[in-house]
Amino acid sequence: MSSSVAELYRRLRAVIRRVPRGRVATYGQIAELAGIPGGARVAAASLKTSTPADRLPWQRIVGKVGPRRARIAIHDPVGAALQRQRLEAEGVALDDAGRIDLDRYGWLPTATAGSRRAGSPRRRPRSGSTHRA
DNA sequence: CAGGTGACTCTTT
DNA sequence: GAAAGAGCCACCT
Repeated sequence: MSSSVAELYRRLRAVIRRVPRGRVATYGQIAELAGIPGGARVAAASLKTSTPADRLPWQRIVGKVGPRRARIAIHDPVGAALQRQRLEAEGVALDDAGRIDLDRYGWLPTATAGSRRAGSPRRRPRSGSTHRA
């Protein structure tokens, strides 16, 4: 199997398109699902070089900052603001620091036929502790 | 072929 | 919890 670059990018786009509305995925997650373990930066590069014509839900791909948190990773402040706006428009909440709770909005890739759906946002499994809105 | 870059991520201070 | 370092992969000069 020749893992040509075009092939890798094609896989990345395919994975990105699978992220459902109202959910987010991390670069590393996308890269791994596309067959590029540790290739988070590659996933980011594919998004940066992509164009609106690719019709990718780019706003749903975010940077992981903690084990259960993520945040917008776009450097350009204008683009970052647009991403935040588009995420909030589809129901993803961001706090003042721009952080996203992966326990609630993180995408759980369904390997096979869709068994679970994204009907209602998951409630945080963690009992009330730190909230720091 | 060598070196620099980046919409990343993890570990250590 | 913020900041700094190092590791990572593919791309571009």
